[in-house]
Formats: sequence, structure tokens, C-alpha cells
Amino acid sequence: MKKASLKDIAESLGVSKALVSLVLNGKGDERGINKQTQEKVRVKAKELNYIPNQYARGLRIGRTNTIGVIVPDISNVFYGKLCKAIEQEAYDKGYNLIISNTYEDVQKEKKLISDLINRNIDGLILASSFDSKNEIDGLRNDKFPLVLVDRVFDDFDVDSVSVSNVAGAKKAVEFLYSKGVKRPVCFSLSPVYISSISERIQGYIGALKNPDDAKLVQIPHNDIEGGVVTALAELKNEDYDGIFCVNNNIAKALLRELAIQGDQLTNVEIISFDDIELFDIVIPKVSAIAQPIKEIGKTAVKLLLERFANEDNHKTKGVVLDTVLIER
Amino acid sequence: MKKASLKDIAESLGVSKALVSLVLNGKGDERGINKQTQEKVRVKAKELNYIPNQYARGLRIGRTNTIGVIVPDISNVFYGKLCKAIEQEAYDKGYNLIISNTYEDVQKEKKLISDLINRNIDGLILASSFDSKNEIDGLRNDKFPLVLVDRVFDDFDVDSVSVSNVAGAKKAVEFLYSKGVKRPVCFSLSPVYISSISERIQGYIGALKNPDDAKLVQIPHNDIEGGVVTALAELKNEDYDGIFCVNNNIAKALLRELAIQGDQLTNVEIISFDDIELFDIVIPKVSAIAQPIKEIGKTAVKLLLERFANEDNHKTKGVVLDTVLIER
DNA sequence: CTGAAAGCGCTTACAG
DNA sequence: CTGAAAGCGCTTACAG
Repeated sequence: MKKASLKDIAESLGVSKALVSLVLNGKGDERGINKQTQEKVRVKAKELNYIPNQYARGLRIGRTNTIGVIVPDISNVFYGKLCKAIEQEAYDKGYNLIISNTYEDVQKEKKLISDLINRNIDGLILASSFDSKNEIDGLRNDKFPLVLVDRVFDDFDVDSVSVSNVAGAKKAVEFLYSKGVKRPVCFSLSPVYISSISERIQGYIGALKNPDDAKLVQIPHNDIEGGVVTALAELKNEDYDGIFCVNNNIAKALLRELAIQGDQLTNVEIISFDDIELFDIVIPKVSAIAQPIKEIGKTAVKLLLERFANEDNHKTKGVVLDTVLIER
Repeated sequence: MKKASLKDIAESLGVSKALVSLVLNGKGDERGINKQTQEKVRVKAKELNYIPNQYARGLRIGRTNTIGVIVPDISNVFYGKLCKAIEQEAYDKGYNLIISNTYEDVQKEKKLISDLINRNIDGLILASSFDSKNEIDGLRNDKFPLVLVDRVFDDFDVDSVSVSNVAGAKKAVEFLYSKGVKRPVCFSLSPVYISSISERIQGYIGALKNPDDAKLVQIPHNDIEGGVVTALAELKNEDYDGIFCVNNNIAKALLRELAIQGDQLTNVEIISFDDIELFDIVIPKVSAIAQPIKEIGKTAVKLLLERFANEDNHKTKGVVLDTVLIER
């Protein structure tokens, strides 16, 4: 059961390892190697069940065919699906993935980035929790292949894939108005250094008929449940009839709290950024601004591979994808 | 910015690469290398920001410090959390993960297994969709390090981690009875070659006060939504007052269908295997048999590492963990 | 059209 | 207490 190597094929055929390597890497024609010899090599490789040793190859080539992926939390459905999309695309192209979670912990994120680089990844796809682009400026200066997803930084010269958060949030607010809502509230996250969140807030404010009506509820990101409880209590005394949640975590917490309180909030229209299965099942109904998760993942991998293929004079790209309104 | 190698450290210190390697791998004392020399090496390594090349190491050692993980679907919360648990434990021990999804496709599973082995993983953690242990008998014969999780096979000499499905299902049925249920129905999956599912059915039947009361509804695994619709229609004419769902996918589909129909099934008590957040939020209330997901993942990694450490005379273990009843 | 040789960066007997 | 050398399995100039 010992694994066959190039040498085994070469010896059993009476040719050199170099020739075998060339043929198996598809450079046979280019190098003008005899068609019949090529065929013999391929047959023998199959017969011996030859599996190239990626590590010998990696050592020689200087690449490892491994992409690092860092997300806040893979058990959050949004990131679960994103990783799935990335995995699928990467796998098709012959790349492995190393996936890690930060749990929004900035220190852990720093450590993970250097750990992954220590493990010789070829490139990194990052949904960062950093509050500042300075944290990853080092990567950019080292010209390390990096693609930001979901959360990006303004005026930052790296590849990125995000969605039109401002436009999406606008769509959400306009939907609320179309349902007869007079005064929509935004359930937001604090602190709001994460680009996606701040853009959604900006979209919310921009879409208000009367900007003075803006009502932003800050929910602490490390205690979403508690923040929602406080928010609901506070709003009891206010005159509002629509809620826009900036992400699915907040909407989930809101729904859970309503379930606990036995309140169905019948006079309030709710919409959330991020569409999740839950919204199909639960009362009250929650509409959503859905993100094209598959395309985000696919595009991120594509950008990385373009960069690999074109290391010297790569032009960075900021891809922005559109969202879709799901009415319920 | 070129990465430092052993050679760089050795030359700048006037010692040999071998010595540096020994010290950095913690074998300095064992080999009786001068304490001061050791210290100098460590300082210089840090100064040069030395990162060992895992691929050179892997090539030499014959290991890659990479574990393959194959699950049906990482965007299913259960498997998402399982992967998270595995990742955490593996990462702590210095192992990378390559995660892949089968989507219950047996052909894809076969391909993934050989793909991962081609990528020189050291071992595999597998939640298999295979209907027979024959499919992985080859791995066992090759003595490839393998741990089955969640879904295992009877009388099969490989490491595995599962939960006490029979006892868990019994607990579920007994809970229904304690709530005054007279006739509990089981929403099951078909075909039922997956061990976890068949064991849960067995537990359901075993716990019935009157085995003649057994009512098993078969829901096709590739059309759960449709199966639930049919089941609900069929049961309209029957006299039942409790439902036991064999997994969270079925419970989710049931809840969604009830939401669509606007039916709250007020006279029926529901319980599901697998606890998910959703059950906290939704009406009707769903109780659950929760699995110790973290421990499952942790144990799987542990078994694999024990096997690595003790390749020659490893005794396989079948670890079975307990479930917890969550009343709602 | 093909082969011999060097070298990627590491670890591990072996020798002294 | 330390070093010189071999070799893991591959790819790629170079030579003919």
C-alpha cells in the first residue's frame, strides 16, 4: 500500500522522473514529448494509483494551494453559507481552505492572521472585525494576497467584495413606507465601526422622509439580547410603527424577545438586513434585504485567483453586489 | 521581506542548521545542547521572525498536520456548530482543517474522500451519508486514520463518536407522555439507513406504552418540505396528539408548513431531536433533545490524535455521549 | 525528443 | 556538546 512516487513510475518505464513530471503536468506537448511515451506514462500513473505529494510540490513551487478564511462566526448562518460558497469555488479550482472564527475578538483576529500566514497559506479571505484599516495595513504593504468580504474599508487599496448596503437599507425603509409605516426605527449595532453596519445606518437615514424622524437604537454588539430588551422597553413610550434591523442577529434577538414577552407587535412592520430561513416561519412576519451570498463567496475566490495569476501588476478591485427585497 | 529559513539563523550565528532545528523543536535539552547556545538561537529566530516551512517539514516528516472533515452540509446549524467545535480543538493542537460538504450525495462523498486523501491529509473526520459500511471498508483496510461522527456503523472496527440516540428518543417520547399525550407520532426520514435516524426510531418504538400505537411517518430525505405537507394532510384524519421529529430539518419544515397554513396545532405537543435556536422563538413551542455538539467535536479530534500518537497498536473506541432534554 | 543534476527547507541518524 | 551529509518528492533550467 505504499504510495507511488514519480520515481516509481519513471523506473518501471525506463524513463526519467523529469519526463514523467512534465507529462503529468500537461507540459508534454509543449515540450514535444513523444505522444506514445506520454500515453505510457499516463497509463502507468493510473495503474500505480499515483498521487502527487502536494508538499514536495509546494516546497518546490513555493505555493501551497491553500486559502485562509477568517470570519466572525461560522455557526452564524450568513457566514456558514458564505464559507460554503467559498469552499465550493475554491475546491473546484484545486484549493484547500483553512477556516477560522474570530468571534468578533480583535486580538484573536490578529493572532489568527499571523497563524494562518505561518501555515503558509497562499492568500486570505477576511471578514474583519477590526475597527481600523491600520490593523491590516501590514498585509497590504507586504503585498500579501488578501480579499476583504462583507466588511470593507473606505479608500483602501485591497481587493474586496461587498454589497450595496446603503441602497439596500434604503430599499428596506422605502418598503416600510409602502406598507403605511409613518415612523420607522433603526435597530442598530454599537460600536459601529464595521463598514456594513454604518452604511446601512446611512441608508436608513438617507431614506427617511423627514430626517428629524431618525430614531437610532444602539444595541451593544456583545449583548444583543440585553440591548433588544432595553430597546423594546424604551420604545413602549414612543410613537413608532416600523423597525429596520441592521442584521439578522438583531432580528433574531428581537423575535426571541417578542416570543418571551408573548408580544406579536401587530401594529409594527419589521424588516431586516440578511434573509434567513427563520423569517419564513415566525410570527410576526419579517421581510428582508437578501444578500447574494453565493456570488459574494465566488467573487472573493475569483479575485484571489486573479491576483495569484498576475502577481506583479495586479490592479485591486472593489466589487459591490446588489441586494434583493424579500416581502413577507 | 523574504522569509527567514533555518539556514539564515544558522549562518548568522555560526552554527549548523541541525543544531538550530533541534533547539527550535525543543530537543535542545534532550540532546544536551549548551543552554546559552540554545538561548542565542531562540533570540535570533524571534529577531528574524522565523516561520518554519510546514511543507518542507511535512515532506521530511511524512505528516501534514491537516485533518479532513466531511459533513453533509455545513450551513445546517448542527454541522456548523460541529465544525466549529472541531476547528477549535484541532487548531489548539496545531492542526489545520479542510472542510467539505457532501449534500448527502454518495457519489460526491466518495470523490471527496479520495480527493482529501490525495491532498495528503493525516486523518479524516467523517459524518457519512453512506448506506453501508462497505463504502469505507477500504479506508479501514488501508489503516487510514478515520473517526466517524454523528453517523456510525454497527460492528465496525473504527473510532467513532455518537450520542445515545435510542435513549434520547425514549426520553422524548416519555416527555410527551408526561405532558398528557396519548398517541405520539414519529416524523421519520426515509430511507433510514443512517444510524442516528434508525436508532431514534427504535427508541421511539421502544418507549411506546402500546407498541401497536406506533405511527411512523416516512418523510423522503430529498423532499422534506413535500413529505411534511403530505404527512400533515394524512394525519388530519387520525387521532394523534404528539409529534416526535427525528431531526431538526424535519422540525423546521414542520414549523414552516404550519406557518404557511396558519395552523398552530394547539392540541399537539411537539418535540424534536437536535436543539436549535429557532425553537426558542417559534409558535407552537417545540421541546428538544439536545446533543452535546462541542463534546462530540472535541472527542473526535481527541480520538484522531490518540491514533496518530499510537499508530502501531491503536485500539479503536466507540464513544457514546448523552443527550439532554430541553423542555418548552 | 529526453536525461542528469540542482535545489526547495527541513529532520535525523551518524560520527566525532 | 556539535557538525556534515543524506534524503523526503517534486520541478526546472540546462545540456545534448
